[in-house]
Amino acid sequence: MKNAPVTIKDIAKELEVSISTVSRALADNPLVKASTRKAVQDLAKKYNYSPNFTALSLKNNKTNTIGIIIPQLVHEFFASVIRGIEDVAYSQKYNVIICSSNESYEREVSDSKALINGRIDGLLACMSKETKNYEHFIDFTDRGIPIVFFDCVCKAVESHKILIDDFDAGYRATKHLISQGCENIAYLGGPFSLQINQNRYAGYIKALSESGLNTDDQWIVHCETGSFEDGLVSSKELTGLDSIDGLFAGTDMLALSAIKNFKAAGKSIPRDVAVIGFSNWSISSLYEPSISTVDQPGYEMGTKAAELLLKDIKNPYVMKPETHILQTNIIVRDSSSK
Amino acid sequence: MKNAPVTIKDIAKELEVSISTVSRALADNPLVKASTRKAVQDLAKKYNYSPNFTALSLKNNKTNTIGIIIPQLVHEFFASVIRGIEDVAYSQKYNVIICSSNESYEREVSDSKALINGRIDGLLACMSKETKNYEHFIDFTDRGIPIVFFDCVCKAVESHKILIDDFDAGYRATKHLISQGCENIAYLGGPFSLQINQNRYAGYIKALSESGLNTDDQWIVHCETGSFEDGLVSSKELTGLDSIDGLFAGTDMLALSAIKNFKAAGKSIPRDVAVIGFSNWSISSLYEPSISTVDQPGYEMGTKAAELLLKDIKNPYVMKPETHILQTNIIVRDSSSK
DNA sequence: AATGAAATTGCAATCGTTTGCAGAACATAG
DNA sequence: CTATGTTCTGCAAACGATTGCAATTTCATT
Repeated sequence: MKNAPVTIKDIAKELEVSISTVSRALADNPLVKASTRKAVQDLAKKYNYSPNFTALSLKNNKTNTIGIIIPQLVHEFFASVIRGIEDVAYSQKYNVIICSSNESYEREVSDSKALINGRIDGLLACMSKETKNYEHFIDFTDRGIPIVFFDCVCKAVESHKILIDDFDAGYRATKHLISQGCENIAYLGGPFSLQINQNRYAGYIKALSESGLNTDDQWIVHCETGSFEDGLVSSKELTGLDSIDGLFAGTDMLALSAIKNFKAAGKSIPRDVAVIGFSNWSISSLYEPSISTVDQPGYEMGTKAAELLLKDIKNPYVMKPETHILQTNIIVRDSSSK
Repeated sequence: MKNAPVTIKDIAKELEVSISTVSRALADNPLVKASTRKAVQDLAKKYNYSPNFTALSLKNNKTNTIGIIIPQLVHEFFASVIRGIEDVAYSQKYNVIICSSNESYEREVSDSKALINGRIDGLLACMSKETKNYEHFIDFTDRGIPIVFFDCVCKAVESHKILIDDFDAGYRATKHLISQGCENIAYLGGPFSLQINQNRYAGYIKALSESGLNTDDQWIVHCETGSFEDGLVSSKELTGLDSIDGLFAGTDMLALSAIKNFKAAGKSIPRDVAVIGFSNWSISSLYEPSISTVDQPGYEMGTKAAELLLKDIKNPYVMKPETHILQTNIIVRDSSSK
C-alpha cells in the first residue's frame, strides 16, 4: 500500500554499490564506470526516482522557491503580475509559493512567519492596505533573504522596488478628461493612506492646476477600500452635485459605482459626466457604457520584479537597491468620450 | 551583513550545553533542569530563534504544507474555494502552496512534478480543461500522498472528490426559465469534454423533456473555453434566431456575451429573451440588466476538501474514498424576470 | 611477478533537528 | 563511606542527499 518514494539508498542497496556511487552516477559523473552509471540511471528511471526536495534544500541551504505575498487574488492586475513572476521563475527552475493576505496585516505577518524559515530563497511582496508596521519584512532582510516590493512598496525596507507611475497616470487621466471639455472634475479614490492613492491624487491636482481649473473639497472623496460597495456609499453625495462634469476614479470598481449613482441621479454618461477609472478590469470593457481606464503593465511588473529578485538570490549583497517606475497607458472608451 | 539565522547549535555553544539539551529545553521538556530550560528559552527569544523548516521536514518526513493545483486564479468561484481551503489549513497549522495551471495540461504536470517530491503532504486539485491524461496524479497516490479533487474531478484516480451538483443546477436553472414562460430555451455551454458541462447540459435536457419542451440542434452551442470572447463568436448565430425566448449559459461570461449579441440583434433582455448564467461572478450583479445566475458554494467546497485531505494526511489509509456533492443556489435577477 | 599509475569506489562529514539510550552528577539513606 | 536512587546531560543515529579524501581495484608495463 504505502509506496514510500525510492531513495538513493534503495538503488544503492539493489545494485550493491555505495550511496556515493549512486549519487555520482545520477549526476553523470565520469568518475563512475560507464556500465555502473548506466545501471544506476536505468534503475532510477525504472523506479521513477527523483531526489527528495527537502533533503536537497537542507544540504544546499536553498529551496529554489520564491514566495509571493499579495493582498488579493481575485484582481486582474495582480493576476497578470503573478503570471509575469511565474514565467520568469519557472524559466529559471524556481518554484513559486503564493500567499494571499486578503488585505489583512495579521495574515501578512503570519504568512511571513510561515515563509521565513528556510522555506524560500527570496520574497516578492505587495503590502496590504492595513500594514503600518514593517518588522516582519525587516526580518527577511536581516536573515539575508532578499525582498523585492511591487506596487504597494515599503519605504522602510532597503530593497528593490517596482512601482507604477501613479502620479503620471493620475495626471494623464485627468488631462484626458480636461481634453474632453470637462471643467469641474471630481476625484473618487481608494484609501488615502496608500502611497499609490496619494500619488494618483497628486497627479489629478497637478493636471487641474496646470489647466487653471479649480477643485472643491466636496468633489474629493477618499474611500476606505476602493470596492464597489464602498464606492456606492461614498460617492452618493458627490454624484448628486450638478456642477460636476468629470470624474477620475482610483479603481474601475469605484468608477462603476459612481456611474450607477450618476445614472440613478438621472445623469447620462458621458454626456453629462465623463468618467475614467483605473486598472483595466475586464468589467470596464464589458459594461455599458464601456469605461475608460488606466492600464497598468502588470505582467511587466511581475517579470521585472522576479528578474531582480533572482539576480539578488544568485548573487547576494552585490546590487544596490533599485527602484523601477513603470509607465501606464490610458485606454479611452465610451464613458469619457464626449 | 549576512545574518545567518540562529540555529540550535549556536545557542548550545553560547550556553555551553549540548545540542540535545537545547532541543529538549525548547520543547519545555521537564527532563531539563528548570534553570537551564529558562536560560535556553530566554536566549532563543533574544535571538528570535525559530526552527529550520527544512530540517524539520526532513526529520519528520512531513512538510505541514498542502498544495493546490487550480486552473485559474482570477475566478471568483476558485477564489472562494481557496479561501475555504486556507481557513481550514491555517487553523490546523498547515501551510498552503497554490499553483495555477492556467488551464494548461503541461503546466499542470510541471506543477505536479514540482510538488511531488517531499514538498507537500497532500494535494487539492481541480483539473485543467486540457487534461486527458492522469499519470501525474496517480504518481501522488503511488507515493502515498493523498489527493482530494474538487469541481473538475478525475474519475481515474481513487481519491476523495468534492463536486457541485451541476446536473441539478442545470435542471433548476432551466426550470426557472420555464417558470418564467420560456418555451424555446437555448443552451450555450463551456467545453463539452468537461464532466461539469456534460452534467449541466444533461440537467437542461431533463428539465425540457420533463416539461414537454423541445430543443433543436441549432439552439445548442458548446464553446471551446467559456470565455467572453469565445462566447461572442460562438453565440453569434444562436442569438440571431427569433424563435428563442430563453437561454441557459454555462458561465456568466457566456451569458454576458450572449446578452451583448442579443442586444445587437435588437432584442431586449429579459422581455424577448430570458437569460441565466452560472457561477455568480460579481459582474453578473453589476451589469445592466443584472444577470440571473447559479451560485456555487465555493467556500464550503474549499473547507470540505481541506478537511478531508487533512484527515487523510493525519490518518493515512483508513478512509474509504468519499464523494461529496454540494448543492447550488439559483439567484434570480433582472435578466430572467419576465 | 612486481611495480606504479589510472580508474573506480566507499567512508564519513555535513546541512538542522529530534530522541533513545547510556552515563554523569548529585542527593539521600544505611 | 558505600550503596542506591534521582535528576540531569550528552552521545550518536536518523532523515536524504552531496562531495573531499582515502582506499581499493584494475590494468599496463617492466
